[in-house]
Amino acid sequence: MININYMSRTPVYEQIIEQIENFVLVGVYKSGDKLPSVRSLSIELSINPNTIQKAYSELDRKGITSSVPGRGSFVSDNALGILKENNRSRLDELMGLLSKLVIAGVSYAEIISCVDDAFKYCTDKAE
Amino acid sequence: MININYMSRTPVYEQIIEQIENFVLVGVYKSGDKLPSVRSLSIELSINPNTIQKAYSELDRKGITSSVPGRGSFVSDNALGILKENNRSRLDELMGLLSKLVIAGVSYAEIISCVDDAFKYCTDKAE
Amino acid sequence: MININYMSRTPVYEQIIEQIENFVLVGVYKSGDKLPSVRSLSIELSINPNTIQKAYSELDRKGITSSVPGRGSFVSDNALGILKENNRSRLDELMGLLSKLVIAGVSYAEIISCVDDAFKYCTDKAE
Amino acid sequence: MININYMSRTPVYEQIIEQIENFVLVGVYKSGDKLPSVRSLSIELSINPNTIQKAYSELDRKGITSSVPGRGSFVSDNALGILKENNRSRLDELMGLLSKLVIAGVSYAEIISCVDDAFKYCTDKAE
DNA sequence: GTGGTCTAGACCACG
DNA sequence: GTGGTCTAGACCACC
Repeated sequence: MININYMSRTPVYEQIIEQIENFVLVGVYKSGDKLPSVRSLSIELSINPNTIQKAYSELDRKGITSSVPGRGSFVSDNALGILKENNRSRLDELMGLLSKLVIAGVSYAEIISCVDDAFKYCTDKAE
Repeated sequence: MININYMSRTPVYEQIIEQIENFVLVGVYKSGDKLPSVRSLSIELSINPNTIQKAYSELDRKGITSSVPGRGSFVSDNALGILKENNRSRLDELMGLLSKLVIAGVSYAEIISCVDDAFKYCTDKAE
Repeated sequence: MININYMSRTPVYEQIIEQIENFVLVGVYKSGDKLPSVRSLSIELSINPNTIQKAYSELDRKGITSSVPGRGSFVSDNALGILKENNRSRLDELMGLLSKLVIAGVSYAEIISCVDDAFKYCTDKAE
Repeated sequence: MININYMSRTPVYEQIIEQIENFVLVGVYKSGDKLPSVRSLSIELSINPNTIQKAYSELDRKGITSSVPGRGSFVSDNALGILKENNRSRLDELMGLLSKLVIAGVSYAEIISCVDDAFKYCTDKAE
């Protein structure tokens, strides 16, 4: 289910974090669900267990999951809330990117059409 | 004129590249203009000359500038064209970011208002 | 009666030990009293019986209880004495914590008031 | 300067964190100071660089330090404030420990004398 | 079986 | 030289 892009500059463990977070956001993982074990996921992705461990620790730290030694890692109750709040703060990122595009001379119409596409794509997938 | 954010994960030399490219895009630098020398810029920003050199080499490689040993670095004739083309390709990046925001439940209206702000901000600054 | 905090770093079996020891200290369990059976406690807390077993074995080893196979676990005669002696050794722990607080700039008055509170709270509960 | 207790249950990397934090609290490290490099500290303590790295990352995350790749790790401006605030919240920990001691029958006088000792010890060291 | 910690050794981009 | 990431392989306590 998780895809890793080894060419990307974003570290593998962050790619894992992001994709798991997305699974929570779209409802694939719900509060209380158990994540795959460190070892099983490391085998599935043929990635070193330490890398998975790092991703899981970070998710714990963020409050998205809570890991219990000897039991596993579980999605927290307020995971969805945390994520929605965090991602909302990415509007800043959007502003930055938009500024660059505007400077580059991309027209208003083009960007709006892009926004429309994004909404269409995501709502289609949700249906 | 150039601001470096040492806390950012994007390397210093890329920050330099991006800001010089922006200067070209908004017309601060025009075709044929001479960039500050490696040494002077390194002193001004109190940055290692090697880092400036790396930024300038990269700009050369992209075709934005052309450096003449012993003379300096000059903005190419087709610099503006290249940049506009390159930056247009960032629409992919925009799509990626938008998808995340949509998944996070950010509303259409919010995003549109953000786009509007970006256009207002940039056109105001241009006037 | 026993509360387990799965998020805590202290292992479950130690949490069980500590709470049973506290019951002895405050007089809920007296010498000769029978502890709940491994199985019943494991069901009540929905915890693996092995974990309960480990806690009981440790209590035996400390001399707090003595288990008779097939009969159950019973609070030893000198349990209270052992515990009072053991816990007194925690004054070291107190010193360590106090040092940190002092370094962090917590005032003498604040700490004393904290001590007073602890005594009030505990004596109230005992009444 | 840093002492590691390998017998302790608290992980090595946390021991490092705590001792560095203490150095900041007592003024050995001030805002802007450079921490020893990951490698040099790993050699000095004969500990694997990864373990040091983990400690430094955590310090970064807490906002105590900020690490710049290629430059080093530096004590943040507000490090002292963060630490004082954090440690003040350890008063809860103190309450927990005190309760145990009170239950164990340690007298008020004994605890107060312990508090006095802690203050004497720390103020002596500071002079 | 689980998560967590640690070592050893390597590589990378950056300065 | 710096911090950061990753792999390989090991060990631990806990369940």
